[in-house]
Amino acid sequence: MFRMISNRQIADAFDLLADLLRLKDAEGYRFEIIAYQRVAEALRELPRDVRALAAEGRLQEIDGVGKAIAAKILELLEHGTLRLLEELKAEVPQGLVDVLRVNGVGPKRAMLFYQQLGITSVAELEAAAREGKLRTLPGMGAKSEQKILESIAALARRTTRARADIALQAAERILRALQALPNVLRAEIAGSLRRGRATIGDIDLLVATHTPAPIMDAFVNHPDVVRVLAQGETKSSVELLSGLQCDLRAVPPERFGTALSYFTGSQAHNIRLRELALQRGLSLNEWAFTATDGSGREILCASEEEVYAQLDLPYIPPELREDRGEIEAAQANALPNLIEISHIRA
DNA sequence: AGGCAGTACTG
DNA sequence: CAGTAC
DNA sequence: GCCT
Repeated sequence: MFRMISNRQIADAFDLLADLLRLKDAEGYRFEIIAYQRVAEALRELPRDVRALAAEGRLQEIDGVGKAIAAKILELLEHGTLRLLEELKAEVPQGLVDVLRVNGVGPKRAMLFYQQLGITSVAELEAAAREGKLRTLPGMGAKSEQKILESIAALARRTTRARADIALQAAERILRALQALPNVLRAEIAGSLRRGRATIGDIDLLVATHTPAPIMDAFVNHPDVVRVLAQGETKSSVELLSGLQCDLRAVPPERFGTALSYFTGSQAHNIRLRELALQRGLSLNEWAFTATDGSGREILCASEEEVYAQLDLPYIPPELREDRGEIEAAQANALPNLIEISHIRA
């Protein structure tokens, strides 16, 4: 019989597998990494016990689970471990997985730090940065070193995801300030916060404007901002008082619909929309639909309704955009009616 | 067998 | 440009 | 790695 092992534990194993592969050779295992991460996410959302599914021989019905991953799940259920995982752990120190969580440190740098300085933990990374050792490495300088120190501090400030209600308050404060600026035609919350998720990792904001520069300026200078992570013409990123990261993108108003759709996600939902677009001879990104026939012809959408209309779909509310059947439901014109506060009476 | 997204910011 | 993040 |  199978061991006591939860869906979550299996998901964690696949995430670990993905991270270790990333450290070993991110490019070489690019698609395997994505595959493992997809399955990890699917397992966390799975409403059923994987063991029951496995007992029925139906593992491959899980999204993203094929023959190889099904075998790995069975291996986990039977032995509690994965041979592949153990082998990788022997090659790559597990502590490096935490180092990957530091902003600005990806697999290349994590391995560089490990091989050149023997760093295998965030604590060691912090010590090395304080001692000015990182700047001696190729491609690193005093500034990168400082950034890493700040990222480690930020990591300590927010270990868990934020509750949506807390994040919403923080988001609305910024949003109001943006809306009050001249030349801001629209400003909206995007991301998981807009999708109504219970917890969120960061705040995504979107503005429509023809003059992004002064808006980005105002954004990074908002009183709630404690640190500017990045600032560009169309995209800036800050850390707020709450420790939350907040990203702002600026797009011209005639492209606001595609942008809002894109940045609202979820990623899985976006992938499905892109597929539908491709079937219609169009590629879809945050800026527009673009004809794939080489003409470069663009179809601009100022509203999300236009985006869905272009794909012959009824409008799908953000709360449903998780690729959990909403596309099919929309195609069948059978979207569930969401319950709104106004629908509830005492 | 071939696709799997593509763009923006930093140093 | 490489590396990173979304 | 999985999917079409």
